[in-house]
Amino acid sequence: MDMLLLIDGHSLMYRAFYALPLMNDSRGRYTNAVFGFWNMLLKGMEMTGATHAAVALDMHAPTFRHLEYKDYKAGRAPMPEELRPQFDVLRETLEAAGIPYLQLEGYEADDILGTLSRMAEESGMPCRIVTGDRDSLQLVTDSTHVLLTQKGLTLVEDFDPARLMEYWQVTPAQVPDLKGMMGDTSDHIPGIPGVGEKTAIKLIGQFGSLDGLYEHLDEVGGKLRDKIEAGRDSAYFSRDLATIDRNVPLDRGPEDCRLTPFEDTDLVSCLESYELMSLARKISPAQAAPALPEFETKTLLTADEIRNAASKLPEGVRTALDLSEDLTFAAEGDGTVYRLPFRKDLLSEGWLLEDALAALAPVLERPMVLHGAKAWMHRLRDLSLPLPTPVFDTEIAAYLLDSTAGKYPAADLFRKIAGDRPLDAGGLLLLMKAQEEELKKENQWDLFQKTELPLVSVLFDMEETGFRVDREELAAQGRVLAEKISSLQEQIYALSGETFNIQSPKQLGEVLFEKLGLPHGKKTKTGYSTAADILEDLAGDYPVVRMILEYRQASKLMGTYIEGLQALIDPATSRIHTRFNQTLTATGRLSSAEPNLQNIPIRMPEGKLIRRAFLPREGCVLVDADYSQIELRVLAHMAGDPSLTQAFLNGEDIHAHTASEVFHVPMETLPHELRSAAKAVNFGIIYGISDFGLSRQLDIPVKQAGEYIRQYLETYSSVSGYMKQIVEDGRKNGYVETLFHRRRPMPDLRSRDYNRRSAAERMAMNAPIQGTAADIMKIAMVSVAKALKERNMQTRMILQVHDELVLEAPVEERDAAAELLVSCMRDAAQLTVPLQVEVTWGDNWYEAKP
DNA sequence: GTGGTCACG
DNA sequence: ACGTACGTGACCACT
Repeated sequence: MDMLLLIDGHSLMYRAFYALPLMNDSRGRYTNAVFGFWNMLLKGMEMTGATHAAVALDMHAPTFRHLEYKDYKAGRAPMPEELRPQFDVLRETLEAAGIPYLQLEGYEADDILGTLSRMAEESGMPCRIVTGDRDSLQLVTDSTHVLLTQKGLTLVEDFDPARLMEYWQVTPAQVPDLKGMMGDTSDHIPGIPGVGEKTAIKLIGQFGSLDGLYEHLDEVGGKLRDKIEAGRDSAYFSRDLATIDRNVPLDRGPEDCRLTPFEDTDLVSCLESYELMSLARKISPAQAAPALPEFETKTLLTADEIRNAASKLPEGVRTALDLSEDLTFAAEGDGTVYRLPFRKDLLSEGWLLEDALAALAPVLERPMVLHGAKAWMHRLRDLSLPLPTPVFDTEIAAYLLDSTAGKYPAADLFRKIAGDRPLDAGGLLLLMKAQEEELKKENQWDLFQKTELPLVSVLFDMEETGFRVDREELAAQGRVLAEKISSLQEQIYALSGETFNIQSPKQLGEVLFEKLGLPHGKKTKTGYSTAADILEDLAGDYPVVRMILEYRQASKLMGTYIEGLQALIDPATSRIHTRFNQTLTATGRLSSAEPNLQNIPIRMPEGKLIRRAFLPREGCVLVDADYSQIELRVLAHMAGDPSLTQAFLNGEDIHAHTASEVFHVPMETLPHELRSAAKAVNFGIIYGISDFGLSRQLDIPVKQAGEYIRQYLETYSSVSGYMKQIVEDGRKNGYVETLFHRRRPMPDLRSRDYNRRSAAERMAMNAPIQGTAADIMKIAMVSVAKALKERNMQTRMILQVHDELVLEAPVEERDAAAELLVSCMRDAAQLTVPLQVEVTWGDNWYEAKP
């Protein structure tokens, strides 16, 4: 028996898009809507036993057949940038599957569905329409049903005329009239304002149709009647909007839609090219990449059983440990998952998780595969258990494969390769294999193995070591600040004639710009901007503004640094332990939190004093090394710029050099302002320059800033060419990468939205530079840690601040540590320009960085 | 939870 | 005509 399956492509794609989190392949192409669409299509095929199928699409997305431009402005949102390109992907997969898709200029998808279902009706072929759009319910007959998706993607309801009568108490023919009354906000059909679903159903039951309603309007009373009367035009307009055209001139009919078995099509390889592996496997388990191996599961109940199983594992192979559900471990080549039935949090059988982990000691000595190894190391160290040596970290691997995902839950990663199957240590081994292959394919294996993975242990040591902080010094500075804050607060209240919360931008804006009537600059969404650069312009004329700026500075220091840091000092050791996040930034930098030790004040003299509280342990000095101009050096290398390269080889002042060349002024007579301007331009180049941004930084007209940029790019044409190339390659590949193949997906480079695209272009220009600098620093850190260990030194690495490393060295190791830092950092990469490292030391962090 | 502000590279 | 410098984290006010 034939059965025609008709799919409303737009409706399903939209629903899938909003129901599922964004997904993208490793080239940055979005796939979540296509994934959801195919899952629904497959479900529809299964439910109906379809022999024929077709997909209807709108020609343009979104189309405005009936809508005026003002309607579009009024609320019909344009298609999200992440969805639009997925329609091309959808067409590609449908072509590969041999499923016809129909679209026609001037007609919407539901008109095509209406026409095809009429043709099926006429040729006696039963038909099922899959859509989320309730307009389609007007098409149902005994042989044509509508399968309506509800609440996202999960629920599908089968509508025939009887079910429709039960649902809305209408016949299919009455659906447009009903819609004309009630409207549909999601479809921007207005209906009769003030009439909703309930009222519309009552009215249609009473009068049968819109015409019936308006002929007998006298039978309706009260306010409702006024609303209906006023809404007459809208009602008929809405009814026409909701009426599906069933006579579209199509060049194909139901008989042209016979399905080909998917095994005989290119569907599987097409889906695999978009990395929709679980979908490909679902469609053709035999044809898709071979199914993942299964593991035998053995449950271990006692410490003896655990030790026994561990001792029989194959020698020296990578062994995974996982705590997603139960605690499990599995070794490569063993084919078994050992399960310890101890749930995440607490006890069963009178055992604690801690006890179970303790029994695992022999397993921990093996080469370990972990998800988030650093956190595991902290946990095991807290339990005084053997520290594992991670040989693979699936979280780090996932981060390298896509640095923009933000989070990398192990179960989600596993689901992508194995479909719905719970994650255990065996799954972690499979995930590792898949990632290993991918990293090698993408040239990232070296970065992973030689840099990121060893760095995990380096960072663990740094976090554990911590930084000694002088609580009394902080407290003393806090007392001074408290005085200053309360004095400033009093004066500000006096000058503004009222007391208010100075820390509230809203209240502050009202006092300054309304009550006191100061000239205000730009406004934010919520009120007047009181940002420092705005206030700075007013500070010369209004003493109160200067005081507010000082108050802001003092309370920032007090809240974030004095009080914030004090709260995090370990009272037993006087040390503070930051946490480095290795899988967060899109560019490859580390981040530091709780506390953030990468933003301790240094620029303003008042703030810099905080650094007096950062001390080495007894008998040690702080040795501090930073790269000089590493990003500009990276730029000179990557752009292959002869002039910049030569300047660095000559050890010149790079900003002065730039100023001299760009502004055609000899070095000897270079005014300081020109050097400052050139410095800002250099920063701008690294950030992905815009005239607006530069003008704001330098407080000059946009035009002049644009002129600076033009002159710079003319002077350094290889930089100009490099930037163009980066953006072009990024657009082509869907990602940009660093010298060491760290990758940042950049799908927005293909956006049609100017602002989004421009932002993406700036990120594309910046990411390889910032990221390469981060790569180099990470390489240096691994090398420093190795050198310290080899030399058996007591010096400890305690902090990284992007281009700076802080070591705590016993006094007698000071010079050796300094030399080691310089050589490791300098030699971390061989560029066409030398890497310059500056080392200093001191008895606190303030003294160490003059 | 979000937005504004400000600390760092 | 439009709105923008790149990358972070913490604190506060306010919803």
